[in-house]
Amino acid sequence: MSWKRHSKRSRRDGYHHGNLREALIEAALDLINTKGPEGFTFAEAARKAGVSAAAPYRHFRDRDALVVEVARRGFERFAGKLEAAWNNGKPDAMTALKNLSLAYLEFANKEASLYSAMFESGISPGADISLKRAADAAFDVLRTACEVLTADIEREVKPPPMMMALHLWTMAHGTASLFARGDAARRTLPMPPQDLLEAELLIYLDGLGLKR
Amino acid sequence: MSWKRHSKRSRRDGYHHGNLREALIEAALDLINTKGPEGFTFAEAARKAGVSAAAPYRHFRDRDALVVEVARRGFERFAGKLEAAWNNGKPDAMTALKNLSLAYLEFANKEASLYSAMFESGISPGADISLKRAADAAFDVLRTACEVLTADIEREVKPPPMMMALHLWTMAHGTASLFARGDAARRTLPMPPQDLLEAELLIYLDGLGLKR
DNA sequence: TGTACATCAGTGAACGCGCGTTCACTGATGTAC
DNA sequence: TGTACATCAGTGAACGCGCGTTCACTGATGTAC
Repeated sequence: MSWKRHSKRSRRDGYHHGNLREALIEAALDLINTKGPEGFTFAEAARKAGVSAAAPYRHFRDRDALVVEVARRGFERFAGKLEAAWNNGKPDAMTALKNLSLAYLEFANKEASLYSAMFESGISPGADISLKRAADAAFDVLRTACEVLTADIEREVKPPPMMMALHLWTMAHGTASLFARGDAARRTLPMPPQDLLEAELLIYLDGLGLKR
Repeated sequence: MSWKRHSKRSRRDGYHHGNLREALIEAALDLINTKGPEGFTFAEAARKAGVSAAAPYRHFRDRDALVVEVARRGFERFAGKLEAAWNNGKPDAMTALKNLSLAYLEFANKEASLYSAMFESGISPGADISLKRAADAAFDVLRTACEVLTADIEREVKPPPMMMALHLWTMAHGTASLFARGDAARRTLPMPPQDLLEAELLIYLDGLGLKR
């Protein structure tokens, strides 16, 4: 804070914020956490970043553009978490898939503001090309997992990995948004949502004929 | 409109609206359809009902109370639709369950404003006792269906109907809110959402060992 | 049937508020020579 | 290294707006006698 400026690169307090764009995204996350993705305002994000209400317009066309950016980063982060949980199908595909589904729920719960910006902010997924790309990347983790899981199945009876991935997505998203969300709208449940989803997954995979 | 007043009961235009409570609920539905459950305002609902901004306070404590009432009615209507589709398990439990799941998607799509008031309005399901009762009644249709479906299974291997109902709920809600919603946030899908859900359901039931 | 009165369900004006957005501006920073 | 200048990233005041809510009020309706 009180360092002398050794480097021209270092941005400091003062007239120029230095990293307002990032600060606005941070603020938006905080506010979405508190008020939901529809409740937060551009002005409040600016206030939270310690800047006038007009300043955000230097970095985002409008309020929506900020939400889209948050959602985009959400999907990137999400894809990363899912990828890490899947861990290239190690130690075995079945275990890895279970880890993947747990990671899904954990993300929805721990990163509730990101998750709601991604899925409940009212923004259209196709509205922004880079948003769509990030969302697709996250889904691809699921699809890849399904391809690996069904790799050994003979062609005639192999379930389409795409369909399978969509099924897993509905289960995970359904579980997450009904029972594992981070806010007051969460429904109560007689068991941990992780257990509910895991059981569902196993039954479903049984139904596909995948031996455990 | 221009009838003479034959009956003291008949409410007409004029100073007293006659059925403002209903009109506000109607207006709320309309507005939720357009702007989502978080976007509609008390004042606009009043305007739409042709009444001053202060009038709604005679009928609802505040904006939230109106949303809760809309959600409550939504659940009642939802329960009715599900019940009708289930049709006491006729002609057979399997077909009836399929009908039930289709009815779920149809409701989410056709009655999108009700559905979003019920599940995406940010109101806590436990906040209002009559809201909770209505929501439970809808879920009970699902649970009853699962009880019937598993009635013949021996005690030792019978899946808990409650768990099964929760699984169905996550599938249906996941499918509905990702792919079958009535607004712009709907994801595109390479097949009709009904088909996706039906396939998922069949695989899941297979996994439970329920013969088709 | 008529009348007096109580209650109900509206009005409309007013309050304080925060929002999104535009605008001319200015201090800070980067760069060409 | 110094200087002149262009550009960048803020400011703060102003705009018009709609919101939720309160308040004293009043017209319409219902009812007791």
